[in-house]
Amino acid sequence: MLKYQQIATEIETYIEENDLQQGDKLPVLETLMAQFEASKSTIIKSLDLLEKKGAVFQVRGSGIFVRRHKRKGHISLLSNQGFKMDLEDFQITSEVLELDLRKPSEEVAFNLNMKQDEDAYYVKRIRYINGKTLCLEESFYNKSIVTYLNNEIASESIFHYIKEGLGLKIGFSDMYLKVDKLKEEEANYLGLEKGAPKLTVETIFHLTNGQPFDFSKVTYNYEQSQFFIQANSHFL
Amino acid sequence: MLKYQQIATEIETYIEENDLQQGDKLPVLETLMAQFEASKSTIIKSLDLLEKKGAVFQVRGSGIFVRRHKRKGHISLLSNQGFKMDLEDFQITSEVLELDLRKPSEEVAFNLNMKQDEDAYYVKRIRYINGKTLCLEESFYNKSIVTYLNNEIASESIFHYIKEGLGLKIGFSDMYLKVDKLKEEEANYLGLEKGAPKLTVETIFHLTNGQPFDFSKVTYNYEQSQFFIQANSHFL
DNA sequence: TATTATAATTGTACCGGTACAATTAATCAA
DNA sequence: TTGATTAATTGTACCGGTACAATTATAATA
Repeated sequence: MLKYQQIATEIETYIEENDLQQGDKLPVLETLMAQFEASKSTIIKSLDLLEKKGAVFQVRGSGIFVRRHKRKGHISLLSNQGFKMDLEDFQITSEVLELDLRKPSEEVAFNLNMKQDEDAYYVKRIRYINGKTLCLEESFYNKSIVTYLNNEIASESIFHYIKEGLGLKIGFSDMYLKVDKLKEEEANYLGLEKGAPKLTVETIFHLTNGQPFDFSKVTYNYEQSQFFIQANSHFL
Repeated sequence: MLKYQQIATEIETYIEENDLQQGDKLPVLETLMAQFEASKSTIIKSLDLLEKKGAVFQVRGSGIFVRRHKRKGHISLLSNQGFKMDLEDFQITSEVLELDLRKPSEEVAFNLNMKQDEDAYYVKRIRYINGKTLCLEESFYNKSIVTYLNNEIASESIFHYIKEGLGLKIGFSDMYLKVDKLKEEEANYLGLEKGAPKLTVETIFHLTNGQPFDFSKVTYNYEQSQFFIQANSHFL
């Protein structure tokens, strides 16, 4: 692992182990440089990484402070895949409803930047959180990138397999959110009545080189759905 | 403006003016260094900024590429305040329903990190997008930070006033999303029927020094609400 | 006591440079 | 033509350093 990543991880661990709260001050740069035996720019890089992740914020002339929100039980929309929920990673279980290889529809082909005569894996799953139905998920994977999938993988973590098993590097994703009313079929899967609210999240995942490899539509059970997003200064 | 910010802006402008698309390659680092008469680290800093904003992605050993999504008409959840909508900034109009100074509830005091005997501005607005009701917004501002507000400011952009008028620097925000059914009062404001879906977004805005100054609850009209989020590699 | 000026602290912008890793292009062998 | 090897391209990690800007603490002043 790279030095600056390693340092970032250690700082993060330090924050958690000492249960630091929002606003608590971290050691000054000079100290961190000495402590981790790294140059100023390397420490800065670690801190920038932590700032992007929303773990700290830096105040010029003042110090480096812990950033930590107060509410529990929210799913982080950004720390996707793994459904990291505040501190604890929740145990999400998945029931695979369908898994096959098919030709993509025009919509899917468009989003995955592939031709309609190429193959795509299709996976339909229900995901549970603490035994309750969390969401209904339909995903399409470009087979020329994700070369193989099976039921066992799909019932565990597909992303873990893509990263570790296939050695692919995931780069960035575009997410589209829409609120609407549940259709009958969706309502049945989620155990809700037709017409109840739903949140639909369509996500296109790309490799580090920009290739889209996964297009997924997730329909959330509104009763279980509380989300969390952190935004940084450059947006405001 | 700082050099690296200036360069980032110019690169962004270049992308828009030449209508570059996702995957199009930018000039190599050496060229950018020469073109902007800056050192490598400064160019890197500009590119990092653009990467955070989701405008480009860098592929080691290959080049720097434009990142641009394909769908139009989505509100960016992160580029908050100003409601930047894809390329065009939409003209959002606001109708101020209430504006007064009041003691915060326990919930508000908690989120703004203030005492209940301190003062907070309360603003209730309906916001329209292209003449249609977009959302109902209730905001609380810590008066010791946002020292003054009036109807005129609230009907325009409060954030613009906070930045330009008061000279405050906005740092980061925490957002909490929840999907639910509209209550009668909310439904009336939004011109929808009671029980229809809604998206509620609670946001706590902080200054660069970490102080929370604005707590707002926004209820979106689900018919007008399509959102967009970009996530980067460090999350995945 | 409150206000203002000054100094100390602390992070940021910007520069320069070396070694390296990932990708792509070119070359050669089968 | 295919596949493997090598070389060229291109961005990244890490180091070092100087000048500066924002904040906070201290001292001086009213």
